[in-house]
Amino acid sequence: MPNNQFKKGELYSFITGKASTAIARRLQKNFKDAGVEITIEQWSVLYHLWKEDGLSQQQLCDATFRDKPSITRLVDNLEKLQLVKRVSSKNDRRMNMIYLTAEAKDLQEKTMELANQTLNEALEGVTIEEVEVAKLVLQKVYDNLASISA
Amino acid sequence: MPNNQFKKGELYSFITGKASTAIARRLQKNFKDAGVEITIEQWSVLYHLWKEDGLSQQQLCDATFRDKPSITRLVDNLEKLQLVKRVSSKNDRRMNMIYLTAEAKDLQEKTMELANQTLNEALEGVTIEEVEVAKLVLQKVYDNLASISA
DNA sequence: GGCATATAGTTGTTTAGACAACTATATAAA
DNA sequence: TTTATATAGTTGTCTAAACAACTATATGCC
Repeated sequence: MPNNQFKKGELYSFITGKASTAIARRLQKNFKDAGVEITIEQWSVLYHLWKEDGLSQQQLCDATFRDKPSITRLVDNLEKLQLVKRVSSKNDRRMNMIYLTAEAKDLQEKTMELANQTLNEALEGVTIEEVEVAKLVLQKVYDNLASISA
Repeated sequence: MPNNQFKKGELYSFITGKASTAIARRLQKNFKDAGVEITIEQWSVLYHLWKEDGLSQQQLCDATFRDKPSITRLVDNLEKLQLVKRVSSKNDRRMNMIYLTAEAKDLQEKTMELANQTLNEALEGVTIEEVEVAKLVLQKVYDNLASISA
């Protein structure tokens, strides 16, 4: 039984995602102002490598919800910036394992601090309870649409 | 006083906006399956012209939260598809007024129906109250970041 | 071993976003 | 009226997303 109770057209902002765009744009600006010369998309890849170094490109696809060509090109650009390097797996030569450089490791603390500052700024005047509900809704939306059968 | 209560790193999904990406991707697929050959971005421009035809490009910038080059190119592509046409304003020759073609008007009902179906699918299992909170949070996020002074 | 198939990654093309630099028209000030 | 300034829109460049088509390696089956 679908949620027919939602009125037509009123949920435009859910589709266009202007809030997440605004956060991304602000974080990009905060990076730039702090002299961090990477894109938000590149940062989102580094984010997962900081949690676990040496992921394959496929694992990065799954973690970042991107397709393989997108990750290929993001890794290309991160490699150009000397922030990661590809290492061909010895067990399975189809795979590239992606490792952080020392330079990338140095970026972690600074950029995570900027990300949290940006989120605090974005969520000013919003209660923890409201944030929890919003996170839940966004997660359910994602789960509803990520399922293959639907 | 910023919301220092939010834990580091836990709000990654707010930044990367995977929910809105998932909705946009699903809506794009639903358009394609239904034989509607426009992008979500093009649709978001048409959406505002359906509400009020004959907007200027600057008005479309404000309505869709895009910058001027983005709207120039979206209008370029919509014009190629013969869905809109630029009409130079007689009062102010700097301005292009953007008008829907008959073909674009025919798309309204079908695509709005698809958009609402997609949203119902995305929001299945979410209550109206939760959606209201989520909308409020996303709106506040946008407002917090859209202000010029910040 | 040899063949079909699945998996990992790459490349090409189109569309779009962000930013800087630019042109053209309009408005306001001197 | 000339000059400065603001506004509307365009163009160039880089990065990225989506999709299709491709190569290379691995795996499973005969």
